[in-house]
Amino acid sequence: MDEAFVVVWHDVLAKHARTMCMLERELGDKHGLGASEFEVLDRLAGHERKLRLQELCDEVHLSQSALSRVVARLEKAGLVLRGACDVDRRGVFVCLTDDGRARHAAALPTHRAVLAEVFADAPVPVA
Amino acid sequence: MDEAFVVVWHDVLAKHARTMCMLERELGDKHGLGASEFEVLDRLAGHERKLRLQELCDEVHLSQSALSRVVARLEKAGLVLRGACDVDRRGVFVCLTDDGRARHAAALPTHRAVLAEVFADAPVPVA
DNA sequence: GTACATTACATGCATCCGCATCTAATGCAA
DNA sequence: TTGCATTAGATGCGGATGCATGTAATGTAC
Repeated sequence: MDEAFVVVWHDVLAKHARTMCMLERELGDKHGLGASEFEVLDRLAGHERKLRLQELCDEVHLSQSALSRVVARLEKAGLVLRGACDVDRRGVFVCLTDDGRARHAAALPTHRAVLAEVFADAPVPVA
Repeated sequence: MDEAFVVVWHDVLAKHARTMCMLERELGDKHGLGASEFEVLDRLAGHERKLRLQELCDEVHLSQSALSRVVARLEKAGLVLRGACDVDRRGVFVCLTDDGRARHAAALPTHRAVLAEVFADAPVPVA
């Protein structure tokens, strides 16, 4: 049915806009992080080992160029470190600094609180 | 449960990114429209009467300034008309031109096809 | 080895966005 | 009426994004 997709899409659109807006504001005001920046920190915190930029690219919904810049910002802020890759000198490893890990830990509750607020009454959609 | 929200959010994020990317590309290549532009046309096509800019703002997930510019672009492209509002001279009415209605009609199948592809295997989420 | 295609990441560029602000019109109170 | 707050929409500005491209490293064919 054509219309069903449209309804689902509108719902995704609405939830995305609402959540993004809140995340940007809350994370920005309280922790000086953008939504993309937090997302990258969050993925890095989820893995113990260093990640190649390309691996991050698969997990985060950003273009390769956008990710490159987000990581550059995070590095300038002292939250991540970029390191050369031994086996492939084109590659770049990224890992959290202690500051980065701390900042992520501090921002996590804020992030989760926003999700909880938006999705509290949400019907479980996922596959 | 904390983690459930996160999973839902990741799903929303993924679907949004995927759909947006495809919409932007397909609508752009085939009809010279951005996703925001199509969305505005779509809302206008859904109503018979003229719409106040503010009414559009409630339906579209854009800031007021972004909407103002989208409408400006659409007007420059000859797809909509801006008209003064009699009862409140601050207000602005927007309506589709014939070209705008035609362009929307042409782009609709493309739009729906993208949604169908992305949400084809989606479980019915809505409440 | 040389030459060419490909990959990983960085960067120039144009575009679009949201925030803050501006202008003009309206409403409301004294 | 005057004066002030509010509202509708437009716009300046800074920032983030994606696309196309650049650079350097790698792989492959010969």
